[in-house]
Amino acid sequence: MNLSSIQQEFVLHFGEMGSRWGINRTVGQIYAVLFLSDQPLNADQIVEKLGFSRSNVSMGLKELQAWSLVRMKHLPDDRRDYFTTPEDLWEIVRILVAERKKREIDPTLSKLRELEMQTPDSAADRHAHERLSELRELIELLTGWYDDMNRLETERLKQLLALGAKIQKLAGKADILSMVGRRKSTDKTTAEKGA
Amino acid sequence: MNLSSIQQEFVLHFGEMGSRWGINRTVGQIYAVLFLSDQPLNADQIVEKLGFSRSNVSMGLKELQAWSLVRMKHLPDDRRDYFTTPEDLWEIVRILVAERKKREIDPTLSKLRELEMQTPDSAADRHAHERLSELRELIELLTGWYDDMNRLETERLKQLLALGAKIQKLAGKADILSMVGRRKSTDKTTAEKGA
DNA sequence: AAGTAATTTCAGTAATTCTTGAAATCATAG
DNA sequence: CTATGATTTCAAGAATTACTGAAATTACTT
Repeated sequence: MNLSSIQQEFVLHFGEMGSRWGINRTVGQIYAVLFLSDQPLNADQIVEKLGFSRSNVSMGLKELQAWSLVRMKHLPDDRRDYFTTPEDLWEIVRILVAERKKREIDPTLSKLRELEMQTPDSAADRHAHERLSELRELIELLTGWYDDMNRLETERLKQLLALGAKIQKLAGKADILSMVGRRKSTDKTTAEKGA
Repeated sequence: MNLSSIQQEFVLHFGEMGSRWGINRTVGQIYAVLFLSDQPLNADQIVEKLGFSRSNVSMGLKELQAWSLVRMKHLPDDRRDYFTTPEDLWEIVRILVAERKKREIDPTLSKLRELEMQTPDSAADRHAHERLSELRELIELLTGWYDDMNRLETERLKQLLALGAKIQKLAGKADILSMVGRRKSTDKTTAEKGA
């Protein structure tokens, strides 16, 4: 039970890519194997395919589970744990975005809000305060938009994305943007600008 | 010339966050210092603020320049290099997204297209082939949308984002989605589904 | 063209992260 | 309750990545 050359190549590439952002190479490869597989795999099968130590695979799977990127299954008459990635790629995207937001954006947002409480006492600090505030606003706009999009069902989301800039032309033509007004979660920040 | 406590805290946080995805802690801290500063800084000033070695700062700045996240300036009667981050936060976002796309998405897209050329010869391979193909389509949809959005001027982009899901309601009400049709770059993939 | 200031490179060291095999834990079956 | 199979933990070693000071390079200035 070995990897075909197509699979091998993707697995290697994915491991390489994974290591460009936080995830380590072997975890990336484990994920890639599961992503391509037409059936759930247990840890020993992954060991066989990738040649890592059993404990390394175990830790990798644990990390993938912590990211909710992999789910555990059980086969009848077999007490080993089997793993798969979601069939639906959009679900994978949703999970990925949600997890990264949770780990990378949310803590920063809290920190920014916390720092904004403090009163700046020098010119330099006033400038820093202003930048932090702008950054917070920007992140809030983006995450607010994300929350909205995340609520849509996949088909609708796909339609909107496929529409791309056309939505803009559309909105421009009918001046719909100004007719509809701003989204509620940003009202407090845009209200004073006379929206 | 030392950091105030607000600045200190943000710098530390940012370094920490930076290390969650690919960037190392010191590079993150250097960036944070420049981001907050009300004036361009030279390498020695950064050394003074952060206490890293001169060479470490030099390497960090080099990396930030490779990412186009920092730009070099020169002050009159001073031959040292000074560095700043763009004033406009939206420009920073654009740069970040563009660079990450270039490094993380584009190579994967090429690889996927290349692998899709190969003909699968087993059942498992056929399944793998199918998954790669789905993944490519999804990435193409997302990057196509990104290209569109990236072309918009910042004010328009902000409006669209602020609108959030309202655009959806709007589109739903008037059934504008079906009136307008799909974006051209995805036409080949959606055409056969009878759109 | 020699001198000086600024920056970068580089090789060694320090620190961190990864990987492993062995031991421990957990779970199920007899 | 014991035995067996499966998984996880852990501590040590391996590998990678980060950091530094010294030396080299580059770019001005006189």
